[in-house]
Amino acid sequence: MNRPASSAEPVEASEDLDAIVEAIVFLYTESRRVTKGLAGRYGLTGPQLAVIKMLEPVGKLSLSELSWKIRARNSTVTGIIDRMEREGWVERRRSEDDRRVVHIALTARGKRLASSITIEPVTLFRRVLAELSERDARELSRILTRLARRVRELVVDLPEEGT
Amino acid sequence: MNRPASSAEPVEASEDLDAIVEAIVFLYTESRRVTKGLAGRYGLTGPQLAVIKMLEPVGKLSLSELSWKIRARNSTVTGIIDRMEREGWVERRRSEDDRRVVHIALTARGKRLASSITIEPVTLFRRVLAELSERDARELSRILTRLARRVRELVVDLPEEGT
DNA sequence: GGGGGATATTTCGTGTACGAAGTATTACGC
DNA sequence: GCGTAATACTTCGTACACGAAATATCCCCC
Repeated sequence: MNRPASSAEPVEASEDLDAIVEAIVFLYTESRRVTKGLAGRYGLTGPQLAVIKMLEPVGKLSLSELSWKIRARNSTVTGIIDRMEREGWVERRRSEDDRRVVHIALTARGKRLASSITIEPVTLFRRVLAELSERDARELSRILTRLARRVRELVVDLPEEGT
Repeated sequence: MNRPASSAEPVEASEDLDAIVEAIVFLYTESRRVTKGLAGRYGLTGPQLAVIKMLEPVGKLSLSELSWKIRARNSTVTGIIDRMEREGWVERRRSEDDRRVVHIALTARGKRLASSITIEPVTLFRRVLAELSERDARELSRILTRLARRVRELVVDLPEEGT
């Protein structure tokens, strides 16, 4: 019941597949855990740290831009910004150009906090990646990018698979 | 503090690193999204589908075993089981051997549901992986496993980095 | 064999995370 | 210009997800 549906050659490197899935899950969840711990030192949560680091270089972003950058939905980010505004790290400003848009900007307190945080949220992850040999980095990038593209293709025509 | 520990050559293949991070995030989140959509067809959430698929082959598991398998904390799984019990898919049974332990088992209704679900939660992911050439699968497995091990090492002595 | 520590689970409080529905504003078609 | 669609954001309800504290039970050792 595990035979591959589409590829002709038999894939018996099943341990490889398991290892890949496990490694990806591990890398992702572990990087989130580390980010959370890091953020905690500054009284922040993981997403809140991400928001601050996104805002620091550019000054302000619309809520939608922020949502896109941290890969969350508007309704999620609304809540995150609510809590950050409550703590006085950011403030909302209605855009003059388009009154539907809300700009999120760091307050003075938020800026001080941002500049006191030296580590990027993804540091650990990237540090480890940077240790890869150039060849391995290239290989990994090539294969993962191909995988992602393939997933994207498959997801478009979602497998309508009734029972 | 960013100098690579093991590789001598400077890593300027920064686009590769970006691509890798992005691909991993994409693959992980997309696989969750697909799982969620799949589970939704059966009136389940992603984690609930995972629980049902874990229970199906073995009959019952303690809450802790379940937590370990789906990589969540006990307090999280308690909630998931609460909701699944409310819907009549699983039931709790106090262990006879050790009265601290709670066994989670599929009900008749849960078993019917489980057997009607043909797709594994990770199917899409694995299908794409299975399309890799054997060489690429081996390479990917090798590199990711090394990355994961390295992250594990680094996380142990967490970077005590005051301000 | 009784007390203290370890273990399994639950409860509680907080913070994401999402989709659906609602509100306000802008853009478009004619 | 006016109605309608599109866009930006918020609100609401539900479901994770986690850590800390509480509870129940077991284990060990004196």
